[in-house]
Amino acid sequence: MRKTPTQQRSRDMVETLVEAAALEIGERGLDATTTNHVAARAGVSIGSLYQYFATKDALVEALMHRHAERLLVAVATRLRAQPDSDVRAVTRRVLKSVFDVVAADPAQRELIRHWHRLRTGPTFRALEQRMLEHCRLYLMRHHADYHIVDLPAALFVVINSLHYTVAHYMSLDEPLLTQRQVIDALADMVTAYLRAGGEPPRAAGSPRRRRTPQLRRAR
Amino acid sequence: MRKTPTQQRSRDMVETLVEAAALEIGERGLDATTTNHVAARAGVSIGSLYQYFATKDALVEALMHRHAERLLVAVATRLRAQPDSDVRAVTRRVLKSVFDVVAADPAQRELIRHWHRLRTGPTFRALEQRMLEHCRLYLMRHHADYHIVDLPAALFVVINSLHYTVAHYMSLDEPLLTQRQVIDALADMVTAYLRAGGEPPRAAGSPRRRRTPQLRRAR
Amino acid sequence: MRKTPTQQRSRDMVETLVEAAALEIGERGLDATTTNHVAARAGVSIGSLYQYFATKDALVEALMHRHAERLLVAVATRLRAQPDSDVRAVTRRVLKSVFDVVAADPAQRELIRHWHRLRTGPTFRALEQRMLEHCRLYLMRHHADYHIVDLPAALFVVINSLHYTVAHYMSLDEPLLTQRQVIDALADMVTAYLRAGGEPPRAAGSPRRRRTPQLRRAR
Amino acid sequence: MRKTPTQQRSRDMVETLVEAAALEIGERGLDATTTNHVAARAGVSIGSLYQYFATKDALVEALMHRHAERLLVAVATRLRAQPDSDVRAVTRRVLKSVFDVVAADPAQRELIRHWHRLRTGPTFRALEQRMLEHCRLYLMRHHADYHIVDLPAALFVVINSLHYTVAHYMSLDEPLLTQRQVIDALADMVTAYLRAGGEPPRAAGSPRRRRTPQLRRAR
DNA sequence: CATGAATGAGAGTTCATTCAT
DNA sequence: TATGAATGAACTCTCATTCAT
Repeated sequence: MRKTPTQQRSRDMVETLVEAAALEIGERGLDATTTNHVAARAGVSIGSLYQYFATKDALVEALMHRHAERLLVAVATRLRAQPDSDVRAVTRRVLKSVFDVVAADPAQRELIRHWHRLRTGPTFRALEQRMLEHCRLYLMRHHADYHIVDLPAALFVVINSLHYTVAHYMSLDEPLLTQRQVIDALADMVTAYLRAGGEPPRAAGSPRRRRTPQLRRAR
Repeated sequence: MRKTPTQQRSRDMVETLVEAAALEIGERGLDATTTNHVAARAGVSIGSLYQYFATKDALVEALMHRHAERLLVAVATRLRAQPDSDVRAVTRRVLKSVFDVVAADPAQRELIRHWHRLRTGPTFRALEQRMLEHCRLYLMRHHADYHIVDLPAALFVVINSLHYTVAHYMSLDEPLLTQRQVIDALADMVTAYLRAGGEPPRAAGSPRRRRTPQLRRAR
Repeated sequence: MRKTPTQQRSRDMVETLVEAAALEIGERGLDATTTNHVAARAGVSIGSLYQYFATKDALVEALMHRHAERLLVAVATRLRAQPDSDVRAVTRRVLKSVFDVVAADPAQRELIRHWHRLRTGPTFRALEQRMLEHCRLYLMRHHADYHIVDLPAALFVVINSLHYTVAHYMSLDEPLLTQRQVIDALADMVTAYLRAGGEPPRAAGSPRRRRTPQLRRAR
Repeated sequence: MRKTPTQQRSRDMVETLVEAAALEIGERGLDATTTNHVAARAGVSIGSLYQYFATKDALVEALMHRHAERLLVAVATRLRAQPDSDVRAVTRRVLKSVFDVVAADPAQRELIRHWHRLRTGPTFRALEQRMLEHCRLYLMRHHADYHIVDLPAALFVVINSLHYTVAHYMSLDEPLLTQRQVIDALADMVTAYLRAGGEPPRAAGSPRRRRTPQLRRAR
């Protein structure tokens, strides 16, 4: 972002442009959307657009930001609400809200399709971090129930599994499964994982396998 | 593909072009790679490229095909070998091979980044199906151990979770986790899920929730 | 045309581009002229050309428009001037002006060579119509002298005969006839036709042949 | 043509290629037809095509030749048959046959659309000449009825008027006139012209205008 | 600050023609 | 002679970005 939107007008401009970008990308797709399209849609000159976003990528990143923010709010809300529910119930609620957020905005489906390509932006990295943090906090609050070995890895795996499976599902044109089936299966998977503590059942005689030492936790 | 490579010369040409595409895409990225780059790299005229691939997309799809084929072989091999190993061991072996296949070829990292965008091709759909089938067969062979409720959903969820989590991990420039950590966590998750049978432990008094009935299996 | 040339600058640009197109087409021929040639000749970037003309065809059509407009003005002027002259004199004057207009601009020769191909454009259709109307008005003013049976057909035949015979003559590299000879012959033909009223002399006993009834005029 | 088709096989090849060209051009249009299309249609390699036609233009010219030959035959036949009929009847018969010949073959419509562009070929010039000659002979046979001043010019004008008016009419997608109307009007025009002898009625006191002297004929 | 006309490198693709087999 | 794989110059058109007004 070229200038910090300290003034109200600037913030409005940025808002308008991002919204226009969302609409255009939702309708045309990411690649087919041009900066000129966005400016026109926002009722603003292309020059003005570049006053606030140095490149097209910066604009897209701002949109990503908005998307991630919404996801975050939705997820955090569900994680905080009813803290006594079990993982499955919570997971299902979280997933439902993710589905809802994405489904509500065609631009988000499109962004998710390009997630890997776009995830390099620093803005995005920060948000990914926050998502991680939220989940970590939730699990910490329930440390009695879930004793996760290697928490960072577990969170990484869980979050990405949820995120991309939902993403992939949403990008299908003719899904063979219902949304409900996917949510159930994912929730079951996560629940089973966390319940088991990310720990293999001790098979008799099988020696505990070595984890990457620096992050390994003493038992 | 414009010409069916029945003759040896044709097959060589196709091979050369796909390989050149892999190299260019691996180095420049998918969008920055042009058909002219590929032709030049292959030491072939641009006209020749278009004799075998009607569009740039067709060329990319051929590359996807190669990538998918390699993944498939790697996965199928690991699923068949040592059929007596437990899920965790198998999963870890499978994941390791996926990591290896992808890591061996920078183009594949790039392709995976664009997976959602590219997954529309018919060629790709077929391979996705075959991957599903392989996993299904494996689970069927071990039906004694794993009684999965709603097998299609479980497979969808597991395959995508593995695939995209690995994909995401590989696309990270400065991963905070080691490959080993990710593999372990994923393997644990899958194992726990399958062991649990995709079924919640009967919490006392908690009524069994309804699944999408048409696809539910009696235990 | 992409932008309506409301402002002076725009109108200049359009003018410059059409003129450049005329020069290039006149020199290189229609097919050998590229949009880049035209832009270069106009001293303008190719991007600018495409801001005003969506396709090469649109540019050519604009040139056609200019050509047709000039023809129209030339013809209309001659038809109005000296309204008392006889058909031959008028026809000769009209033809002379057509020859002059076309000869003054090599691009027009080239356009005429491609007349059939180009005549589909809506712009062109409109102008064809106006030319017809001008001639019709002239004949209406002299209805005492010329009682044309089936006026639409007569106009169609006369206009096309004049237009294409001139066109063909102009496209000859080594004409065997002089311009004067062609003008005289055409003028004679048209005069004789209109004088005769587009009506066969009653040969004794020969029954009047049936015309397409709906368009026939009572004498 | 690269080789004189002395041998039967060569002549067959040429014939096949020209026919294939006619079919392709009729279906795709002249510009969209490629030499490769033609070769494929003829069931012959592209190399063979170039054995017989040095360039694409040469092939098109051969097709033009065929077209002109057919026109010529049709016209000549009608001019010879019933030599006692009057001009109008003959003209109408000739025109009808031209319409029929063109309508029978979509490629011919397409060729006519590009007549001006193509008419440079020497082959074509010769045939145009022969057409002229046929008409000249017809008129000579009826010199008693038609005393044409400046016969070459008259023939040029008549032939081109007929040819291109028909051509233009045939290239219309939604003609406003019927074929019958056009034929009638053209026949009337030609008849009136020839009857009048290409000579203006002596208006009292109007001095005979000077024709280009070298080609003028004494009456 | 806002504007939007202007830019131009470069994309994907075509097709008449050649020439080694 | 016949083949058809190979060629590559050249085409139309796009769009992120700039900068004079």
